[in-house]
Order: sequence, then C-alpha cells, then structure tokens
Amino acid sequence: MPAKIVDVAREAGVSVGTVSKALNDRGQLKPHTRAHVRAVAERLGFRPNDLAQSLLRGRSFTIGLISSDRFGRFSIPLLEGIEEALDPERIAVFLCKPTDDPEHERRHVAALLAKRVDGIIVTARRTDPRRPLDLGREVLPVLYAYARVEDDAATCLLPDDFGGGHLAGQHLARLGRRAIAHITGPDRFDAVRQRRDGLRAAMREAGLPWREELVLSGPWSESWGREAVTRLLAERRRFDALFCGSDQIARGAVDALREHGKAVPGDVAVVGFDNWEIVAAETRPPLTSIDPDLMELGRQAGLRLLAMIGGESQPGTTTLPCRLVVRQSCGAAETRTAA
Amino acid sequence: MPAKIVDVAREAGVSVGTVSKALNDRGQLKPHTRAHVRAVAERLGFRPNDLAQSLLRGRSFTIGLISSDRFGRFSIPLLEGIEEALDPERIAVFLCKPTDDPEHERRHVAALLAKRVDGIIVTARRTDPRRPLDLGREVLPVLYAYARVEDDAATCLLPDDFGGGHLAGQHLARLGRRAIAHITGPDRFDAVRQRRDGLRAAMREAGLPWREELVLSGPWSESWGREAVTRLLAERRRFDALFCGSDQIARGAVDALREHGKAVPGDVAVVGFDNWEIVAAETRPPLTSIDPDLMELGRQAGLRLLAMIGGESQPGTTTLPCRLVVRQSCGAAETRTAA
DNA sequence: CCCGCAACGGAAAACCTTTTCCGAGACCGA
DNA sequence: TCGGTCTCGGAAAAGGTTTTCCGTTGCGGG
Repeated sequence: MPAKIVDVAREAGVSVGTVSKALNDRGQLKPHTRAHVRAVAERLGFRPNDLAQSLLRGRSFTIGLISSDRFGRFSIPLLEGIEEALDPERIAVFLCKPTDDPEHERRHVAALLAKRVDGIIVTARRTDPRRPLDLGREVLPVLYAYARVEDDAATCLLPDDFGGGHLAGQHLARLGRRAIAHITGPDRFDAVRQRRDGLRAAMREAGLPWREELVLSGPWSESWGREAVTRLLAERRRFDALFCGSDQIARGAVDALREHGKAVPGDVAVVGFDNWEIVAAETRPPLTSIDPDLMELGRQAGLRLLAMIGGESQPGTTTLPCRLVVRQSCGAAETRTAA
Repeated sequence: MPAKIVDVAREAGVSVGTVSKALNDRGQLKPHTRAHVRAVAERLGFRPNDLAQSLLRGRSFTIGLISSDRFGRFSIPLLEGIEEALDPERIAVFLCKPTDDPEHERRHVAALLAKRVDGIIVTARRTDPRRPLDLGREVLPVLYAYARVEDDAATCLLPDDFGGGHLAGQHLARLGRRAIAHITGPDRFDAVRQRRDGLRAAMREAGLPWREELVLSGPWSESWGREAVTRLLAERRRFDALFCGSDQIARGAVDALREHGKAVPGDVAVVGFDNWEIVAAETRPPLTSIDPDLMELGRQAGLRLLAMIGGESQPGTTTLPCRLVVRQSCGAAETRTAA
C-alpha cells in the first residue's frame, strides 16, 4: 500500500535507478532532475522499504537486546543509552524478555538470528555471572552490558563497583567519619565483593581501620537493611557511617536507625548504591548514593557494539566509572561528580 | 555468511524450491527426499532469512512498542504480556523510548514505518490523555495500551480503574470498615476520578456515607501520602480505613500512621493501588493492593493488535478487570481474586 | 560538418525465499 | 504395448531497493 520506488519513477517520468540516485545523492544527475524526483517522492510520501534495503546490503540495521531484568529497572536506562548511541546509525532495537527457562532464551535468540540482527546486547537482572549466549555455529557480535559472563573472550561492560565502593568510602572519610559499617548483598555476587574491597581501599588510604564485624551480608532487600542495623545496634557496635550495597538496603537501614533514635546524618551518615531515584529521593533524609550511570553504560555499549559490527573485536571486561550523587544522608551539601 | 537455501539445495542435490517445500511441509515430496533435505538443512544450520520472507509476504512479522514510561515500570510487564501473545505468531517487538520531544517521537515512528512493522502499540507514562500517534498518510493498526488518547476512533486498552476502586471499597466495607479515607493523585488524571467514583459506588452499595473531606488529591509520591495522613490526623478526621491511589502514596501513608501511633490494620486498614511488588511487599505491614494486571493487559493488547493486523478493526476503549491482592494491611487473611 | 568526450539516465543484476506452474518419469490398466 | 494418471521435483517469477555498467544525447572544438 505505501508508495514504492516504481511509483515515484512512473510519476516522475524517470527510471527507478534514477529515483534511487536522486534520493541518495549518488550518480550524476542534473540538479533539475534531482529536485523534481525529490519533489515527487515527497508528494507521494515515499519511504524506502528497509526490508529490501537490508536484504541487499546484507545488514538489517537492527540489534537485539536480551534482558532478563524483571521490572526493567536496569534495562530501561540501558536501552535509553543504547538508543542514543544507535540513533545516528538509524539502528532499531528488538527487546526480548526471556523467562528463566533457557529454552525460551534459545527461541528468542533463534528469532533474532532469523531476523539477521547485526548484533546482540545481553543484560542481566543482577550482575551475577551467567553462561555465555548460545549462538550455535553462527558468528555475531555479542556484548554483555551490566552482566558478567563465564567466558574471558566475551566483551563485557560493567560499572566499576570497586570504584563505586571507593568513592563511597572516600566521601565518608572526608566528612570525618571514622567507623564505616557496610550492609550489603549476598557474598556470591562479584559486585558485592568489589564494592566492599573498594570501601576497604578507601578506608586504608584514609588511615581508618577495617573491622570485619561491621560488614554484614544478606539479601538485597529493605528488610535486610532494617534487620542488619538492628543487629549492629543490639551488639553495641560503634559506627558513625554506613555504606549500603543498594538503595533498598539503605532505605531499610535509615528507617531502622531513625526508629532506634539514631539521627541521620547526625549520628550516622549513610551512602546507598544504585541511585534509584524512586527509592533514594523518598528516603528520609534523601539518600546520598553511588550512581552506576546505566544510561552512559548503555551508550558505551551501543558505541562498542557498533565498533564490533564494524569489524573491530574488543574482547575483555571494561568498567565504567560510577558517580557520587550527594543528597542529604551524609550532611554534605556540595554536589560532586567523580570521574 | 550463514547458510542460504541454495547451499542446502546444492548440498542435498535438489533445487531450492524443493528445499523450501521440504522444510515448510508444502507440495508433494517423497518422504525420503523430505527427510534428506531436512537432515542437510539441520547439518548446515540453515535458518531462513526473515528479511527475504518478509519482503515476499509483504509483512515483517514485527511490531513497534512506543513507550514513554521513564523507568519501564509499566512498559516491561506490558511487554511481557505482549510477547506472550505474539510469540506463537513469531512476531518480534521493536521497543522505542522517545523522549518528550515530539520530533523524537516522529523520528521513531518514521523508523518503524520504514521497517514496515505490522502494527504499533503505544503506552504512556501515566494514563493521562495524549495526542494520537501521527502516521502521516500511512495506514497501520495502532493500539493504545495503558494510555488514553484524544480520539474516539482509536483503540484503547485500559485497566478498569472504576472497578479497581470499587473492589477496594468493597473489600474494606466487607471487613467492617465504615469510614474510608481516600488519598490519591492529581485530579486531572482520569484514573484518579475513576478510582474515586468506584470507591464511592462501593460505599453507597454498602450503605456507607461519602464524605468529601476524606478525599485528598496530591502528587503521586510517598511524601504526599505522609503529608495527607498527617493532615487528616491534625484535623481530627475520623477514619478506620484508607484507600490510596498508588502503592507509593500508601506506603507513605502507612509509615505516617505508624509514626503517629496508629496501628495498621488495627486502627486503620489500608489498600494501595498498582500492586507494585517492590513497594507493596516492603511496606510494614505488606500492602493489600489493587493489581491492574499489566501483563494480562499486554497479552490482550497483543491479541487485539493481532486481530487488527488480520483486518478486524475494533475501535473504542476497552477496560480490563483489576485484581485484589490481599496482604496484611487490612487484616484479612483470605486471598481473593475478583473477576 | 564531423568526431570525441562529457554528462546524464536507463537496464539489469543482486540480495533470499516462497509458490505456482509445468514437465518428466513411473506405474497401472486395458 | 500404449495411453492416461499420479507423483515428484524443477524452473521461474515475485517482492523492493541499490548499484554497476552501458547507451544515448548534446555540445565543443577542429
């Protein structure tokens, strides 16, 4: 039903080849012809059929984004960045949400391969290691963004969790805090270990002692944050700062501190992780948090995938810096952005 | 690089037409031939090129999902339902996240049209009315899911906000609550008015008086929930139940009630809206909430778009029932699912 | 006035698959 | 043994665009 190139050609009284050249600024055409053809195409609302173009070029100008993130919490900001990077190349994104069933993921991959996507970005619910994507014998650029994978040859893009932890520790130390407790997620997550190590490094640099009994691992939930604070207080651990592995944990912790009569940031300064606006901003007081800058991660992922599609292979894991977003849970007023 | 049908044909010693027939169960082929071709195709990892198929069929087996929902809070569950409906048809989804800039949206639409999508689903940040999608002179099935549109001829799919409000009121009334306050979002939202009217209808049916001073409109935020409760208590309004326009509002309200020494559900029973797991489950006590069942909405949207692609036009707005999800903020133990 | 070259635009192949139409061979019955 | 019918598989067109290659026209110079 939409106008085809032959319609334009007929209407303009030229051949289809000429129309193509006129519209794509190719070949040698009289300026008059070019203008005329363009006018006709405009009038008919001609829009080249990408399917035909793709078939010819051997590229679909399309990529797949496979995301098992349940609520889009991570994948939507990522997508936003990816689109920003891909938009100039006029590349569109297929979003696939497989369930945990590997068979379902295989079906999605098969569909993407059949659609001849130019590349695939894989993102996970959390950054725990996942098995590499199974492409069968096909060869296609694959990039893991905000996802770890059990394959050293894979291309991974991750937030710098160590740097994020370091940033948090540095911020708290500079504000004069001396005893920083750390309530975080399950130890099996690489991100958990990295963030903890970053915090430890910052504390060492500041000349602060590291005390293992101030580190508590548990589930990624608000209630864990509450429980952990309650436990710390019950055990009469002394701490004047708290770095939490997620904003949700931090929120639970802050609530518990308040309910136990501790002032935030007066008695305890708190830094969260994720900068999940909806949690961080609604906490009382609003949470200072480490922002993994997922949109920028998505943008870099898009650019890097583009390079891979262009033929540059770039195996290995790359990390991107986190930012410190200052709100009111540390008593610091200035807004600093770390590189 | 991937195997083409001619490769299979050459390898199997037959013509390409025969390969196609063997793989698609068409035509009259000796079982032996069919099996042989299939084996060769399997061995070569042949996968038909969807681009070529689409070009031939005049359908891309692809749809566009345009979502301006910032964090994927609504669009991801919707997408999940849509994929479920479209999976059997082997249709994939392009996800576009336009900014608020109309020009950006136009570019996205142009890209989708160029890719010859079979249809488009539009979803919004909130269900406030938006202008219809501008397709130029193109004609293509468009469905608005979880979005209202200023065009009676458009096809809209919405949760039954009135029914949801009714469900909440009914539940509270059945539990013996008599004075139900209502803290909700801005009045300009149709959803806000519908939910309020549903609540009012349920209260009338239960013989409960409607008191306008127990209805408070404000922003969609936790802090508004806290503020509204504080105001109600300061004004010494008497209420034994609370229906909130969102789970976030409800969470703020519950926190404020607790901090003012009111027991939930003892003194006040609370029902939220959205059933946003991450908020509802972490509230103390966990929130009973009205679930707009976005996944089912997505599924219906997919099925309906499929019908439209098939030629059945179905203009007008359709609403889908909400479900009541019982947790602990009302003191009711049973789990009921309303139709 | 004619030759040659430049400028312009057309024809056709290529991308990959499906499907229709048709031809060839085989088998059966007369 | 021959004609007819059935079974099987091949040839070719179609879908829309781009690009290469080539042909034609017109103009300038000799």
